[in-house]
Amino acid sequence: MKEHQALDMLHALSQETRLRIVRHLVRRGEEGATAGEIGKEVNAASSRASFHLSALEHAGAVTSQRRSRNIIYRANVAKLGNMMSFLLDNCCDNHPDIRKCCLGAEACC
Amino acid sequence: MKEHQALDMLHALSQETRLRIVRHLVRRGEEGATAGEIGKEVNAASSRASFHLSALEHAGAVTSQRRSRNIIYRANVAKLGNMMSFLLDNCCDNHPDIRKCCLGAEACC
DNA sequence: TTCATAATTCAATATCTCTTGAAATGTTGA
DNA sequence: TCAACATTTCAAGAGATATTGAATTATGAA
Repeated sequence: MKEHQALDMLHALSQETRLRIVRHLVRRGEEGATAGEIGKEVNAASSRASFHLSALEHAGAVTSQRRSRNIIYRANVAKLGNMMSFLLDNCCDNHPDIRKCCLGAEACC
Repeated sequence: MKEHQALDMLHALSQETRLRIVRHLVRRGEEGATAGEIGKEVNAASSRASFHLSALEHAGAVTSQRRSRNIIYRANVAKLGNMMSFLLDNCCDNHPDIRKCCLGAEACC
């Protein structure tokens, strides 16, 4: 993952509504969620949800697929993993104390 | 770590100059770096470096300590680890594929 | 004290971001 | 085709952010 991709992803996740959307979608797993459901979940008007979903998709954090009238959004776990990996390796230089934080809650600094 | 703290940290890291500052400081370790050195390293005028260092410090990503004429900045690895942990646990719901990305380059999706 | 150095603060500007509600688009079922 | 629904796009305004250079503050050395 290139720096600018990681920056786009970080920027996408650094907004309350968008972070909550991603959290919801990761929890939904393969099933995903429709734009409407997501909007209700994060308390956003449809245009606002759409705006943020579009930003997340553009950054690569989520994918979309039309199913009949609805559009199903899913978390892009591969890209999310790439971003975590970028942060750990490139930005944090594989610092052992930071890496430890990813091994489990009890191991974290 | 609370959501709003993680958001502040993510926002701080989602900017090219600031991400590069953090990367440089993690690599410098305990020795840290002065504001002037950092500015040169990331190709930023002193006012710009100061502006971004202040943002990073406010978000908790770096610490500062005056030493004579210089101010030494260091990465706050504990807080960086907390942010990684927040992302993994809270935002990514401990998804196994994402967690795998933190175990090492070869293990990543 | 006076000077030079390191860093921050300030002011101005340009740009980007978020939010809202209204309008437009695409899709299905009657 | 038409009506209803799901979603996106658009326009406008408020607010935040990044950049620059000049001015200011803090510190140490002569």
